[in-house]
Order: sequence, then structure tokens, then C-alpha cells
Amino acid sequence: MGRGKIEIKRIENKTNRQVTYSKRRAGILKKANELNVLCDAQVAMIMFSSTDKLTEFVSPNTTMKKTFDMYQLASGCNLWDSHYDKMQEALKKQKEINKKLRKEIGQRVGGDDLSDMSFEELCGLEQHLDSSVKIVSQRKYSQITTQTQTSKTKLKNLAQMHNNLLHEFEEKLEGEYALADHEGLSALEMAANGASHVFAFRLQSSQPNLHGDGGYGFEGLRLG
Amino acid sequence: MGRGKIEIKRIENKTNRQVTYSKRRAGILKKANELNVLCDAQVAMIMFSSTDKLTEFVSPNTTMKKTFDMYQLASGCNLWDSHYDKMQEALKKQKEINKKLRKEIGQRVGGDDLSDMSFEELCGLEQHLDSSVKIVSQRKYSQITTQTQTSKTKLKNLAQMHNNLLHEFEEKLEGEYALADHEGLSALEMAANGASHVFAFRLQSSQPNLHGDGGYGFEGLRLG
DNA sequence: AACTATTTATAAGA
DNA sequence: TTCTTATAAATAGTT
Repeated sequence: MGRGKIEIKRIENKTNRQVTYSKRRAGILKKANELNVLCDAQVAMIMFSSTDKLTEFVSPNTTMKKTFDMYQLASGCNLWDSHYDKMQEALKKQKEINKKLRKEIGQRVGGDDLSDMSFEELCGLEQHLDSSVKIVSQRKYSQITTQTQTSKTKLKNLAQMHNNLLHEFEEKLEGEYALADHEGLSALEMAANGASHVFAFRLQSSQPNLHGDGGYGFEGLRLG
Repeated sequence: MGRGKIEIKRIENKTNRQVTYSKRRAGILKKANELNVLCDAQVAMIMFSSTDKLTEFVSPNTTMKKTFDMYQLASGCNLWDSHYDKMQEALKKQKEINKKLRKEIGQRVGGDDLSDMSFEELCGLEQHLDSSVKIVSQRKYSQITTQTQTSKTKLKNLAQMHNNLLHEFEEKLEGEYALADHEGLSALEMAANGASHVFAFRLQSSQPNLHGDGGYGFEGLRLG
């Protein structure tokens, strides 16, 4: 239909091909619509040009998805099985792993899963659990040690500060003694004047003793 | 295009509609194929007649599925999302559960997962593990007990059989004694004839003592 | 994108 | 259904 008859084979001229595509695409779309209207048929069409441009047609009163669903039902070939199957496989695997993990936990917690275990397996599990307890205990210990350590460091610094202050104060005090001597006051009188408490609070930082008694006791600062 | 012009609206005559559908369907399929060949385009078409009969067209060198996949990529609308999404959601959930389970195991085994635990949590875990060890130990014990029990029962039955046989034999022996007495043979001579070993193997089943010593020792049959 | 000579599709009839 | 054929519609080549 045209000025001349054409052979139905790929149009080599690119521009010509593109033009023909446009014309015929319009034609087929019109035909599709006519088919739908005249014959009450459901039509869906997908076209990609040689440059991969998409054109679609779906008869009104339906959608591409509905058409696909119907197509799958009618043709029997499930188009998303490949996707679906892969996922289903993955899901199944995850569930299996899950089951195993649950069982393992069940055994370690001492639940019903112990029932399937042989004596030898139970022995192994017990041993394993024992070592786990040890690890946890050790971890607990090392954690509290770290916590304590930082507290101790802070307190040690504080103690040092106090001792320094004390030292300063004592030096100042000695100066006052000398002065008192000079003014005729006794040491006892000096103490009564409020300097004695300084000695009561002489601070001495403790030596950390983390491993001595095996306990987790919090060793604070000892007041001397 | 025909003997007369027709209005593009639903053909009410059913037969006529069906005929027109057949003719036009053939026409559009031919057009689709020509579009594919001439213009190097990818075409896919799905048609359902008013009686829901499926006709499909896919240009060679592709498949319906490929076309759908391309369509989804190009159009952005994911046609099997409703299925896919649900699965993906399920998969995600499984993976999350899985992760949690792994972590829990990691903690119970004494792995790196202990690092995130507070002192209090560690205390709880240690306690929990301790009780688990006890349960496993108990289970181990009860299992070996059961095993032992069945072995014992078997042996007990065996012992009973032996004793019964022994009893029979003794009776027979007594008969022989009487005979020997009659024939002038001494008991010693009888013993020398091979009957003495019967007494050496007199069997006595032991009383099961499962809880007495708290051990898992296997108590066999005592030879009296 | 428009024109138009021709080919093609097809409506109606057999 | 399928074939025929007059005619409508589509479109190839041109402008």
C-alpha cells in the first residue's frame, strides 16, 4: 500500500526505517484499538523500536498487569517463576538456617532439643558450655576491671591533688609554727586552731589489687 | 476498507463480531510481524477475544518473558511487585531473625558478640549458661541412666534364663547323684566328671543402684 | 509533516 | 468457515 510495493525485509536505510516505524506503529495502534472496540477484545501490545524506545498499548478497561496475569493463567507459563523461584529458594534456605540456629540455641539453653542428642554429643555440649561460661565470666571480670580501672585512675589523680594540697598546707603550717614559736604559741594551740583535721584526711592511693582474691570487689580509695 | 465503510463501535451481531475478530486479528498479526521485520522492532502482543480465547504474538529472537522484563525496566512499573515485595519482605524478616539468633549463639558461645554486653547482661548470661550446663549435665546423666537401664533389664532377663537353666541342670544332676549312689560313685567322682563348673557360674542379678553414688558408672551384672 | 499513487486490508456477500 | 471482490484504509515514496 503505497506508491510502490515493498519487500518485507529489514529496511537498511536508518532514517527510512525510523520513518516507516513511526507510520506503521501508528497504524498498528489504530488497528489494535479498532479490534478492541469493534470486537470487544482485550488487547495489549508492547513495542520497542530498534533504538529501544518503548511504546505500549493496552485496551481501556484493563491494565498491563491484569493482561499479564490473564496471560499467565491462559498460557500456563508463569512468567515470574524464575524470579519467584529464586526468592523462594533463598527464603527456604534462610528458614533452614534459622531452624538450625534455633535448635542450637535450644540445646545450649537446655530445651527440648536435647532429646535428640547422644550421650557423646551431650558430653561435648556440656564441655562447650563450660568453656563458654568461663569465657563469659572472664569477659565479665575484664569488663568490670576496665570500669574499675578508670574510676581508680580518676580517684588516684584526685588523691594526688589532695596530697599536693596537703603538702602545700603543711609547708604553710610549718611557716606558721615558726611564726607561732616566735609569738609564743604551742603546737597544741595550733592544733586547736583547726589544723588537725588536715592530718585526719591525709590521703593515700591504694595499689590496685585485681587478681589477689579473685573477686570482683570494687577497690576504692583507702583513707589513711 | 471493504465493501462499505463501518463505524468503529462494538459489532452487536455476535457472529459478525467473531468473523471480524478473526479477520482483523490476522491482519494485526501480519502488521506486527511486518513491523518487526521491516523496522527491526521488538513487538509483543496479547489478545483475548470476547470469548476469552488467547492469541499472542512475539517477534522472533525474543520471548514474552524477555519482553516483559524489558517493559518493566523501560516503564518503571514493576508488574510482579505484589508477589515479589511480599517475598522480599519475608526474606528480610528471616534474615533479621537469623542475625539475632546468630548473635545470641555468639554470646552463648563466648564469641565477639559479648563485646556489646553490659556487666549486668553478662551476669545474667553467665547465670543462664550455668543453669544450662546443669540441665545438660542432668540430661546426660538421665540418658546414660536410661541406656544402662535397658542394658540391665536385658542382662537381668539373661541372668534369669541362666538361673533357670542352672536350676534344671541341678535337678538333672540330683537325679544323676541318685543314680550314682545307686551305682556306687562318690560326689567327688561326679564333680570330676565335669559338673562342678556349673556352680562356678551360678548367676545372681544385681540390684540397680542408680542414684547412690551420683556417678555415671555402668553397673553391670555381678557374678556371685 | 503533508501529499497521493498504490498497495493492502477487509466488509459484505456467496 | 473460506473465497471473492468492491471499496476503505494504510502507507511508500515524494515534496
